[in-house]
Amino acid sequence: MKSTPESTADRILDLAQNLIQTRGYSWFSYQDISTALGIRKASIHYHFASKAALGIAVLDRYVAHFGGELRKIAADPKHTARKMLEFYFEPYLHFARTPDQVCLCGALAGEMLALPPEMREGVDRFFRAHQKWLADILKRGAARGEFTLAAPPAKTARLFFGALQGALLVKRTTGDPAEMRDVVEAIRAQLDAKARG
Amino acid sequence: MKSTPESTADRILDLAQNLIQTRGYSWFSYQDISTALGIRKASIHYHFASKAALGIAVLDRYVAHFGGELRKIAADPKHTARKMLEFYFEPYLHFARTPDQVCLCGALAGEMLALPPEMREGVDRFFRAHQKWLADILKRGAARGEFTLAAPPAKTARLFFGALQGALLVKRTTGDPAEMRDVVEAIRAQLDAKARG
DNA sequence: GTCTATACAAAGATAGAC
DNA sequence: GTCTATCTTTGTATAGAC
Repeated sequence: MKSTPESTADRILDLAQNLIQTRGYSWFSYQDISTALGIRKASIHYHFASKAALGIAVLDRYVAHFGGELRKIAADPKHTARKMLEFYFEPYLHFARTPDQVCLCGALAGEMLALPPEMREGVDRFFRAHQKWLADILKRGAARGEFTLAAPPAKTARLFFGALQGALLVKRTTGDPAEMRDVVEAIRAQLDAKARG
Repeated sequence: MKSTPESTADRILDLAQNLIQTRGYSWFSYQDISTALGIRKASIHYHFASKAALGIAVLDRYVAHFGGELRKIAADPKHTARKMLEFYFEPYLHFARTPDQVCLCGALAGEMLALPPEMREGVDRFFRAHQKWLADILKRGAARGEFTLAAPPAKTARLFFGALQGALLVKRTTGDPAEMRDVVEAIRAQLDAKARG
């Protein structure tokens, strides 16, 4: 696919993203990147004037990428709401299979007070966008009779989104790969539970 | 109640805990405590030889405190399972009313790789204990006909625990105090949903 | 674009006086 | 128990040569 050799700037971005997802923003340094890429710290400053600039660039790319994915999934008329949800689960299940990696914004949320303002806003937008997307899908699925919702779509979306992000946090600690699988299965079960009242 | 004047060591512990819950372990320094308490950095080292020792002391106290609370709640035969759950929600709702505070272990989980081994183990034990406690309560409530579970107790416990921890993470970012309230309401609704299949 | 060299601040920690 | 003074390391960042 992408056979274009990556520029140094891109390699820095990739590495920085990975480091943030595994260690956190405040816990990676130019030195880490310098070592991994075999160039000097000063050279990184040539591409990204400050750590804040680098962080913002990583976050913007991530937010744009997932924003596009969500739009694509929701726009495809072939998909059932359930299928869309399954697409949504995928990155979470992927992260859950790695020992330390979490969602970039989940990692950043844990250190909000240490982030430059632009990054805080980016994380905030990401969270709101995902909760809204989930709420829309749940509403759609309920309207089609695919799902049974025990609570209004917006609240259920918050429950599920929190659970997915929370599961990443927990699995990083306990190291149990079943954590995320169980959460996803529990979500499916909640939605399949038929007829209440 | 507790009119005993706090020792310096206790005041350091209290302050350190609060700082970890609002900023994170790697983001508080002896200098912060020094300034707040009006003593020098070196004096803190007299009470806690290292930052790791201080962190471990804070965590042990926290884990012991909540461990005791959970045991007390679960042991009281007067309580319904639903009432026990409501007790469990309380600290989360409390944290959610503050702008930046989260569960101590939730904060620490976000920076596992930066923690001394003893702290990692403490967080791990905390998470496992809470998930097990929740699973027990859910099982008990289901057996008594108080709850309807769409998934097995252990998986449902992971869903709910993740959602509560995740909601703290999200509310710290979005600043929306309704985040936790919505999640708690959604959990209640899931459990109240009657008769499936 | 990458390098060497360096500035500057903040952190955790220790020694020893009081 | 608390202080002053100091050490050591690490981090971000800049200047200027190549």
